[in-house]
Amino acid sequence: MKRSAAPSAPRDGATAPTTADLRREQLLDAAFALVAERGLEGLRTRDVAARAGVNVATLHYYFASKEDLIVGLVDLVRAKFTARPPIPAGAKPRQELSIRAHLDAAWWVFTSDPRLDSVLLELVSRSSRDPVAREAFRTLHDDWNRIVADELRAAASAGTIRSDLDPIAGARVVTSYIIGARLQLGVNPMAFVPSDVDDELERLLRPAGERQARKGGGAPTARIRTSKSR
Amino acid sequence: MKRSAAPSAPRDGATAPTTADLRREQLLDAAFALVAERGLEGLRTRDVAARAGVNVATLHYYFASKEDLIVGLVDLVRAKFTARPPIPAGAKPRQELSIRAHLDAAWWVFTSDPRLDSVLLELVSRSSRDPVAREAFRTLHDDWNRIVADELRAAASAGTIRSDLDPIAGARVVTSYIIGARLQLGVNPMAFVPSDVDDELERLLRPAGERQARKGGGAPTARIRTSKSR
DNA sequence: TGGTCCATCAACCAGTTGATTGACACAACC
DNA sequence: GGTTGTGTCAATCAACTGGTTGATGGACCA
Repeated sequence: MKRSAAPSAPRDGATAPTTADLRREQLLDAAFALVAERGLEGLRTRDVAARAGVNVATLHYYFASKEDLIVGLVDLVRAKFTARPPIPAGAKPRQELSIRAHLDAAWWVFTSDPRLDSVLLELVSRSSRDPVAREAFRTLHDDWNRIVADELRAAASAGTIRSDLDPIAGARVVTSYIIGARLQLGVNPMAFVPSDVDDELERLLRPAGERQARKGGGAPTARIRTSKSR
Repeated sequence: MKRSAAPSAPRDGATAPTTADLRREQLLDAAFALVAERGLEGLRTRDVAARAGVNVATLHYYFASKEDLIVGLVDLVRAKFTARPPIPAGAKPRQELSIRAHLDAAWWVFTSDPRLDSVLLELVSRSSRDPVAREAFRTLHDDWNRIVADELRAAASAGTIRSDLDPIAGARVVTSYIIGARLQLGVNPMAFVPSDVDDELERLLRPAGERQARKGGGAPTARIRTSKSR
């Protein structure tokens, strides 16, 4: 007999978590760990249930199907990704270049849970086939880019970064850089030191006046690219 | 009975392709198409064989195991990724800013086969568990970054980009940007227009003299931006 | 003409997979 | 005390999965 709809989805209010909420969380945590270890390719409902310490049937009591479990996982990953490091008590905010703080925070997220890299990639990869995941990551990217664009705007008007910058396009450069850097580091953790490359990006963003003088300083050739791309 | 070792791996010389080579290629093409459609998660040896028009046993005649097939796929994908657009007969090379040409070429690769995005991502994602794939992508990234670094060096000494740039770190910014941009576009093809963001990156790289004067500066500003993103 | 590979297939196998079922313990409620 | 709803499990199922086997036909060679 088909059971009733999935029991209470995670409640967002401040109410105390029910047994069901805890069990759901356990199952999702188990799924997260297993995807990190074996990928979605190797994800088995039995293993998830076993790691959570329950029977397969119990898993199906909380998640109608494996598909449904993965949807839950997308939400978990999104939450992990948008988490930000706790601000130490006496820390003074780094106003100078908030983009740098943003990068630091991003690296913190991935350092705080080394599994996030691969699970996130796994789900993003899946999103080309899974509309639910795609939509989730679409809004995630949109929101993220909006935030970075705002930070760029603020920094530009504060004079900490160059003013001839399109915040929207600049944000895409920054977010794409973060994603690509994580991916490269995933393949080879020793490929480079994030902060070194962050320095470089920061230098690119810095206002002209604060940049190192050009080598040899010959007559600045005012060469201007006029061609459209392609 | 265990069959002899896998028949002739793809020959690299100029010799005419044998039947075996062709069959191998057919099978890999089929696998590529299927991974694009269903991901590694949904890859079945039977389906690969069927799409290639042969029996499962024939697949196993060429590839010892599914694992082995995927290893072959990694090579195929690497070949597709490193392919570059044919240079039109009368085209004059764009010397001015070779990085822009590099970006154009990168976009061309992904436009020429829309499936590459997702298959590449799928395999990179897998590489956190698969040493063979990891090694392949590691060298791929290394080589790629080396090339971009060289291009940056050349452009810097030609004066087409700023000279206060660390080519190594700069290359990581560029390659990471490309990877991240592809990933974001994979989730949402309408997220942005690559060339718009390329413009922005190009502007960041341009020598100081050619950049728009800072706000209030009286000098004639050579602003070349033509399109607003979004 | 007979032998030897190469390439291919239909049929098969053992183990796995997602999902279901019916039963049961427990607590809350009436 | 009886009823009802929640949470859990052992056992089971049908479909699938990667991989194997023995046979078969054709090309090449002696």
